[in-house]
Amino acid sequence: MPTQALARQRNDSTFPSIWDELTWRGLVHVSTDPEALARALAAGPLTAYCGFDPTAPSLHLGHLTQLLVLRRLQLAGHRPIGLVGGSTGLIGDPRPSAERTLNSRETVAAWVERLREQVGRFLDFEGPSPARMVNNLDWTAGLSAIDFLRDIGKHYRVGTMLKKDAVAARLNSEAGISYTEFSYQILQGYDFLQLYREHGCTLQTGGSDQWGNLTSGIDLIHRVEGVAVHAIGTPLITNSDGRKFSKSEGTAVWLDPESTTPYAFFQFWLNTADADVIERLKVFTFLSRDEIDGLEQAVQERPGAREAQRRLAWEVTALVHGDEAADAARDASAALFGSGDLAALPPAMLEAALAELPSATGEPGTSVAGLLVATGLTASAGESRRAIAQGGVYVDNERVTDAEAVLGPMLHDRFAVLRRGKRTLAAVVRDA
RNA sequence: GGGAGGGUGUCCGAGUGGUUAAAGGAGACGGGCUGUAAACCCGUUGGCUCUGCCUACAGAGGUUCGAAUCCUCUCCCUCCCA
Repeated sequence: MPTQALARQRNDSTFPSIWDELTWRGLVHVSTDPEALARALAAGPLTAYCGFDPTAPSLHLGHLTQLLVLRRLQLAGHRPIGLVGGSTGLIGDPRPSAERTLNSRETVAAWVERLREQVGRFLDFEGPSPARMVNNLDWTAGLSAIDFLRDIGKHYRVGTMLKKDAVAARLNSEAGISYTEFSYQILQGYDFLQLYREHGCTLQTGGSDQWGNLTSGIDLIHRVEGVAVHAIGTPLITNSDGRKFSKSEGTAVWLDPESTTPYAFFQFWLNTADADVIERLKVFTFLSRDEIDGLEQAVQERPGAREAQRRLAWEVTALVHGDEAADAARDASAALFGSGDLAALPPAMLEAALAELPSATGEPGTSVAGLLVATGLTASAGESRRAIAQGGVYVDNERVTDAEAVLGPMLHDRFAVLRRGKRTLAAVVRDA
């Protein structure tokens, strides 16, 4: 539970306002009337919410941006509400590409619990502006179809709904769109209305791809309550090379340590491109403008040293997994990449480093190809064979050249370090 | 309800009876160069007990020496009409 990180976080006091800081950090891509919003933020504590739908058992990096926006608002004295989409998760936000497969109610309910716990870790539930967690199932579960159509549906114009990006894209594609997903924006709009009524919530944040859903609530509140509320859309984070940010080796980077180990998480950030690292520091860390400026200079003067990447990796890992996990990941990274001679590492350090990696059991004589599969470094025996043939497999930093190779003597008689490519590592541990 | 078109590997997309495990592209992975970057160059990319075998072109069945390609039924999608 990374409470150290929470306690340490603060906004940069050199900014005249939270609005200025959010802007500087590049977190505002679109918003409702910027002047009115800046004024509202400056006028006193307001309540802001962001929703997280249970589409998987864990949040991923895309969600982290949102969590940090809420946290920054909280640090500025505003009250954050984290919403988990117990009901919206049952419906599915339309993606531009294709219809979602519905998950069972039990699955969604289980994911809701996990997300609720994850979201809770990034906000402070005590202090002067305590956070709050809500589940939209609480106010939609009892809503009848008739009430829904009469009380909410009547405020929606189909013409407007059709113009929403994801909907329009789907209508123009072969996939089409179901009535279920088409209705999603109404549910999200109703959430905002509900939170406005219950908690006086007047600001919703979300990714810019959510803009249509954000304005859905704004319009509804305006119609029903006659009040102008606000929204901030954060930019879609992309890599300078056009590759998808938040994907490592083709799969999402998760906040759950069971899905993405702290070590893998640390490595992901450490490998950030020079061209992206400053932007990432602004969005994903609480470092001050001064500190980030300093790191920017370091990148220009000594890019090879990768100071900014190291700092970024530690900060974000500490934020998500705690200081100890960040230290362990950093030390493991240094130990395993630092020296070519693994046998020279003190056994305790080697053991600690290997504990961060995916592992399998083996002993001298165990097939290397089999171990690659067992550790998850390759997906099949055939892939192992190809990887070895291509010279992409190493045991204890020695390249393996024979597809039939077996494990030799182990480090300290207990360990072996398996490597795929330049930087994907796994541990082999002898069964005690 | 009626009619037309369509469902191919991670994704996009060619292929309308026989060198098709399936063109091409993207993505991903590996090698080289580097800084555990980026860019660039080269290679790989269904599985296995791997000079062979198995499984695959929505699902099931059929025709044929032989099918992703032809036929039947089922499921799903798109468009037009109602």
